[in-house]
Amino acid sequence: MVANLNPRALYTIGECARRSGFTMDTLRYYERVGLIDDVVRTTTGQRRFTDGHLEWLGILKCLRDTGMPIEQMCGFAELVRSGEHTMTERVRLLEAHREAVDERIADFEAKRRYLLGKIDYYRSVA
Amino acid sequence: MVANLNPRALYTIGECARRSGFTMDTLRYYERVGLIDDVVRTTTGQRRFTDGHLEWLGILKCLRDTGMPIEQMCGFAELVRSGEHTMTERVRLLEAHREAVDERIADFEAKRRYLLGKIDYYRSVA
DNA sequence: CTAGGACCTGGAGTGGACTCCAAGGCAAAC
DNA sequence: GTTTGCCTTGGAGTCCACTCCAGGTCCTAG
Repeated sequence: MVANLNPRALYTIGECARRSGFTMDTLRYYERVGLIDDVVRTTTGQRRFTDGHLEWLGILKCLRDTGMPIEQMCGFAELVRSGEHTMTERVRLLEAHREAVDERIADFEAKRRYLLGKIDYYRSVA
Repeated sequence: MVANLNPRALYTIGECARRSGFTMDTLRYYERVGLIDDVVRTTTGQRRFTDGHLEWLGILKCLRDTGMPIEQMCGFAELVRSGEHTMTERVRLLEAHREAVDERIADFEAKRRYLLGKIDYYRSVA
């Protein structure tokens, strides 16, 4: 999932953006709203991200791209912050989301069929 | 797709909303931006929708729910307005959209698998 | 040493798609 | 005939998720 994994490496925000697929602005925004934690800073204030962050960003990307709203992602982030004892709760949340994704896929497939029908119809009268 | 089809029937905007799944506000908005045409009015100015509109709204719903932006839907509506000679162009547009939908579905399925992996992982450490 | 690029902050602005509102007209039920 | 509810308009407001900006600092290649 993450290319060139190099433990202990530190990435600038630009590099992290390039590797995660988020923009720098989005990364700063996510940090601000509490979706990204423990970003260390250089003595001059620049952010440094780790491979752990990249892994976490992979999860966020998955959740975001499958339609989870920021607020819910914040809830998940909060669970992760809270420690090991939230594991079952995390599973519950992800399971619920997976179900939502399944429904979404089913809906898309139904709409895809409808679309094919329309296309056939247009072809038949063209 | 449309229940209780009753040719020549006329529906108030409220009834049309109920049957189409759009809100009244959205219907008015769609009319305003040119997504819905030929809405007749009573002498007192109230809109009356037909089964033809409901059918068209079914298409719009499909396109919207599969992620087509309003502007593109307007383009499609324009083709439909322009008459029979735009059939191949309509097919082209819908085909392109179907491909986008296919990609979207594939992406969702990949993310779904990723999610399942995460859930398994969380379960394993819980 | 200096030019150019990467990074910082707080806050304002954007885009898309609605969604709501006030102030009023009209319709159907009782 | 009046109350209750549905409908009208133009325009303003909302929400989400960024995205951009100004004005400044910092880093690095030559």
